Amino acid sequence: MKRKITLKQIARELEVSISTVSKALKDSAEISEDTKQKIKAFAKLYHYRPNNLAISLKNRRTKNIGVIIPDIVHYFFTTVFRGIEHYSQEHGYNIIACVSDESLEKEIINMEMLANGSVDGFILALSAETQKKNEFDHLREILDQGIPLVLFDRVTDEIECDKVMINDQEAAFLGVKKFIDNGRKKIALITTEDYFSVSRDREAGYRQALLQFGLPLDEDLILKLPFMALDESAINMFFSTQEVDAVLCVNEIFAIHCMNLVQQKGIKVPEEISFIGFTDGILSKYANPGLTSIAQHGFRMGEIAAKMLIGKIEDDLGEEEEETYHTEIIRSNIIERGSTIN
Amino acid sequence: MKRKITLKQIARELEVSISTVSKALKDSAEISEDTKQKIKAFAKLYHYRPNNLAISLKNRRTKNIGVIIPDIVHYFFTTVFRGIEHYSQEHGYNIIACVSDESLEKEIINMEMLANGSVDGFILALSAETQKKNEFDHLREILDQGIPLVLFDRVTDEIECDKVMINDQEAAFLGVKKFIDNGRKKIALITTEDYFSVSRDREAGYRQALLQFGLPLDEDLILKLPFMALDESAINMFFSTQEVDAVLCVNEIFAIHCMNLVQQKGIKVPEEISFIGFTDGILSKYANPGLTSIAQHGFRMGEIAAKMLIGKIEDDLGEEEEETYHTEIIRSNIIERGSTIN
DNA sequence: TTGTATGCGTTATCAG
DNA sequence: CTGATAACGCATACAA
Repeated sequence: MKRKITLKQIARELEVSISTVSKALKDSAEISEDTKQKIKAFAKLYHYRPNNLAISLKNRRTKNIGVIIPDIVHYFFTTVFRGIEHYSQEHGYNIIACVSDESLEKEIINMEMLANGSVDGFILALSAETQKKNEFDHLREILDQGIPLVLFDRVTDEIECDKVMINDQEAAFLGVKKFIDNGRKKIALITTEDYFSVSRDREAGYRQALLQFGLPLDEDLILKLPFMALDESAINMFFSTQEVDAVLCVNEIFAIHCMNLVQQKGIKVPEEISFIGFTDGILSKYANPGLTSIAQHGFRMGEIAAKMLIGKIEDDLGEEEEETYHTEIIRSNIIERGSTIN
Repeated sequence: MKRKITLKQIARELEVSISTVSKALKDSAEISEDTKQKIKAFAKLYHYRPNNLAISLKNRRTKNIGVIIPDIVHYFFTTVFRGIEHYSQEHGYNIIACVSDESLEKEIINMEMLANGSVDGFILALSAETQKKNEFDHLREILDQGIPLVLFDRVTDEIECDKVMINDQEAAFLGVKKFIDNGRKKIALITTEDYFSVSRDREAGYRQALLQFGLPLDEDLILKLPFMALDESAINMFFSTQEVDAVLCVNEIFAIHCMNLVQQKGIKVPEEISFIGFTDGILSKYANPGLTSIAQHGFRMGEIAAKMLIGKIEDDLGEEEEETYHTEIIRSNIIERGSTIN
């Protein structure tokens, strides 16, 4: 077990100074070809690699990005993560990944842990609890410290920073429009409780579409399910009492679950009831019938988030210009499958 | 935008030395209550937090763990990741997450990137290419440098280090046994090409079960699919030419995909053909019918991997005892769903 | 009880 | 062309 070799050791072995070694390895013009060759050869032999920590300390830049997501098991977040990782990788940044588990406290702990020099910036989707409690002091604090932050998907208007998301309202609107175009009249919305920004926006799109196309708005056709635990009896109850011919769900799990329950009742999908879900994930693809889905293009979202963040990080090095924040809207589109009629 | 405050600044403001501040903040007995109070109050006011980098540099410990997985979109890896994250979090370690994308080169790049001081140890599942090419020099190298490594799921005998996995052979054996107990006679195996350790073991279990229960071994009943791109025509061809009444698949995707294709042909599952898959993931749960699955308990696997690694890391601080490596076998079990008959 | 000096591994500045 | 020195932020052995 050989410890990693350092400049100092090389210097001692070769009987030169540390700075000579340092410069030689950077191929500085100050050093003679001779010594450069000698030093480089030696360094290569011993697999010299500069210590990242020391460099980070010196540069005050870690080349690490903190990514905090509510849950890594959800396909959408995973996909965004992939996008972030991909872009960052290519630009020499590593990802420190944390899971907030939908908890405000864990979100805070993770941020504080990383904010003390471990990362150059954050990419984050708000946890459920954070959105519910509307508490953003931890975000303000890191912003105050001059650490860049990019919010994606689950965002808030209360914080000024870069953001990436889809146009949830429009996406929901288009989903409902598709139902209407297919002649559906009794269109239900199955969503979470209100505190999610995305759910609010999607509900707004749903309402807007009904309004615009002259369909009556029946509040009983909106089912709000608890977010964490799937409530089967509520779903069964809903479909027993309400007469619906189309259902827009704010996520894939809700959609697949409802579709399964409805089919178990012997109702035909898509003939009797059509389904559209958000998040074009693996479940949508392999469902039976396939679930028509609103693709959120998570990978792109991740790439863009990373790009925005790295841009900010590297800009901060330059002149201290006025901070300006952007909100990128990713275009979403509908992936048609068997759960709706073409 | 206020930069983070440092010991030095506190010392200057309070007109004491840096070490006094350092000690006071650690509540050292050397410092008088008075000055301690004063310094602590000041530090609190300015939200002093020690810089992680500096501490890491000093201690030669980062409290970071490098996790390299082939693909984060796969449910199993994600679940293991969750387990690692969970355990590490609780023990004060952060996760630097990298995706090798099934590529040896990316695996190497990622490891080298992190091995230079960014992490205290690695947890890794071998990429497809790494297994295919049987190249492990990069692993030997980091082991040589005294950096602990834990391999999970996709492991190799060629490297001596800690490992966590399930007993794939036994699990496959039990899957086939279940089919046989249900009276199935023509049991197929759908697997990947040979270079995956897990696939080899699962195939061994399959063969062992047939042998042991006196069923003929028909090589034509073993279908090897390319790993990356799903080959539908090969699957269709297989089910047209072979007469089977049960199928064991080495992963969830294969199983779901085959089940769908078979059902599209009008074949009834589980009446005519039963299915069992590996990886009890989200697809298995929401499939129609539900897919009977061999649970690999990824979360536990992750926790154990993290535990082993952190154990090694923190032991290394103690006496330089003989290195001893362990292989933990996680118990797997079958989750029964609609794709097999009870 | 407080402070000085040294080191963790680098890099940059400046002197020789 | 080469080397000494300081600095990044912190901790600690040793003086005072």
